[in-house]
Amino acid sequence: MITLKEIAKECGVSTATVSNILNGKNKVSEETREKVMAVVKERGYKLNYVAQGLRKQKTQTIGVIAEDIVQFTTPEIIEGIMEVCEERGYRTIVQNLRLYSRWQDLWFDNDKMYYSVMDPAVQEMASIRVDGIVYVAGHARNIHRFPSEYQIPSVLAYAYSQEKDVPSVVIDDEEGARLIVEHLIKKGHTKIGVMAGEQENIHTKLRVLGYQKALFDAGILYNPELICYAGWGKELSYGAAEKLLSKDITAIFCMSDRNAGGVYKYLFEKGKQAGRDISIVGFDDEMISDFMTPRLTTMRIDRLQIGKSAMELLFDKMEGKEVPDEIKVPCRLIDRESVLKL
Amino acid sequence: MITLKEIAKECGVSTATVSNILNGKNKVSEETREKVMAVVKERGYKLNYVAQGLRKQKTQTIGVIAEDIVQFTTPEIIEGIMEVCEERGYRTIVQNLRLYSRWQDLWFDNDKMYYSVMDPAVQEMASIRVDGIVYVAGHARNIHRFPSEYQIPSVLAYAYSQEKDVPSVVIDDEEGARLIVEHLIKKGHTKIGVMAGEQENIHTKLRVLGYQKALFDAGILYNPELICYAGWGKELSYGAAEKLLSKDITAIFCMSDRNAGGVYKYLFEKGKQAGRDISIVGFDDEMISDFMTPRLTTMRIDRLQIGKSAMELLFDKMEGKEVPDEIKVPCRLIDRESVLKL
DNA sequence: AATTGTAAGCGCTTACAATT
DNA sequence: AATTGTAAGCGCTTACAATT
Repeated sequence: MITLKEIAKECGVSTATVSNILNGKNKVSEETREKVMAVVKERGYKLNYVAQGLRKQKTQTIGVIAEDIVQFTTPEIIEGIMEVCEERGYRTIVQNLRLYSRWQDLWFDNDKMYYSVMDPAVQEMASIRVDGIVYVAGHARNIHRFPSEYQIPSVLAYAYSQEKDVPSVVIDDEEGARLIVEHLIKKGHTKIGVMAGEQENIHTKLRVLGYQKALFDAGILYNPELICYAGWGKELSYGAAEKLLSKDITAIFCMSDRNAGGVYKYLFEKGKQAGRDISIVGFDDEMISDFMTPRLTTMRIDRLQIGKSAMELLFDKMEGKEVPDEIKVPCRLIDRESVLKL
Repeated sequence: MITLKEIAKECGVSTATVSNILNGKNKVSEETREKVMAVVKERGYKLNYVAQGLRKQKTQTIGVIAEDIVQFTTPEIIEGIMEVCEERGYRTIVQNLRLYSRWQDLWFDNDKMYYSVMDPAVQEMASIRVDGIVYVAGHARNIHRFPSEYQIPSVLAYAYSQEKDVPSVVIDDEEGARLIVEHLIKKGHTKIGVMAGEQENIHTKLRVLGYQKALFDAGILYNPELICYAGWGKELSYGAAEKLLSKDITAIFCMSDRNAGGVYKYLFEKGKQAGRDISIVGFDDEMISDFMTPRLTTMRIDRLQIGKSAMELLFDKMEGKEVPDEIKVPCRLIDRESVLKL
């Protein structure tokens, strides 16, 4: 591998001169510049930015720590981060904690497990002196001990921060839920069941709130009996569908598309259809929602935007600007065919 | 950020000694080791592996170049790569070319576009002296000019190599197609239409081959009229469904789950059902296949395994072992409810 | 004044010398 | 022989000096 020193030698100039040229300093004659650039090009030379970062004590690199890149929201969030980084000429280095692959959900309540992979990851980011860190959660949770001891500017993407000084970008769960329930109400529904996620989950709580608000605004009584907690997956909602459907409702607000998938499965087996016999809405706008029959009306989570906003927030923080503690990315209604007008 | 030098100073020993301890060299007294390790721990010191790599001229790092991490196969392939890297104590650095985000499909036939982002990526990998590169394609294609001039051991994941010396890991498209069509035949189907992908695509060609083989093995005449090329997405197959269905067939082999989704949509609108009025199978085992009603029978692409195999292949290559030019990861039939027994 | 070179140093490792 | 330290160098940048 060719080095700057060799380029310098081949051109008969000093390394300082080559370095100045490569870094666009203007104290070099046009003649020398051309000569050097010709050789650089010919030899396909590229600065070793690792060595450069070491020397400059400035890496122009953002560290991305992802809980698990296999989570459906994560790749697009990272893509958003990378897009903004690229615009600004920053490099990106990603650590994949592989939390779910390692331990499924077990690490949620097990700080020892969690920090056994989390701490080394942050330490490594610190040791290579990234300029900032964005932490990408698999789904929204409270992150209560984000290591700030290294004084690296950090932000959270898709997680709620408990740490002063670590701002976060989340989605507007409450407003999203309110909007989609309002949509149902506008279509004439007043008896609306909820297929909810895990009861203790933040998304769940916030979306219940949004649901309640929409009911209140429409003057509809809130009946706690109509809420059914069924985790986030398909199977539990499939199992819970019969009971929920047996209540006196005309629509179900599912807190995830996967939950809606469980309900669809139950309906299918009974020869029934969303959008005809009952109305169903989801949340997430995962690809599955567009492939269900009929296509599922749902709330879009703008994952790319979460990534972009998080990265912009981080840049602001790195530049010492005043930044908000939390940014809420709005959700958007994707109106398809699973809701019946009464 | 604390450095090795500072640790040395604080312990009253030389940097060489600290370095030896941290690298597990045995020429250090137990006493000194304990003293130093205590300080290391207390101060939360971590070796800067970037500096280490620079000095050692050995980075213990694998470069991953992904065409686009948003492609549905990519995150799991990367996860597989990272899993085996972690086992072996290697670090990983990922470049996301964002080819699809930038240009949709336009870059396929535009080498200039392609290499304008590809070349710098490889160069950067080379300049930081990664020990090996795995290139992760968004979907299988021929990669005809993988820059080998840098002499970094490289492998391709999910792409066919045209380059001697750059082996690749692909899926066994032909056998996968043969198996699923055989499955259809075993269920009594003899008149089987094909909703195929892009005509010039390698997957498509190989899967047509597998289809033909299965027919031949069963003594069924191959009728080219029964093949309908409809790209990979949902919309085109939706549009093509009517025509294909109008032919005298009892089953459709769709070359992607998304293609199957298009057919499902058409059937749904006509009040028909897969697995009852006609049999449908897909390919890919994307999450959508499990959410269709009825759930789609399909071929699973083992994406994690592609990543793992690619990485193991690369390690073998790095160790100078003889390696095969190509590894085919088998596909696995996921038998669900979209096929009717005749 | 404009252009170029010298030499030190970023955080490490390692051959070799020095010390016990 | 076992343990420790010295000093050079990986590929760069940059303050400053030297040259034109």
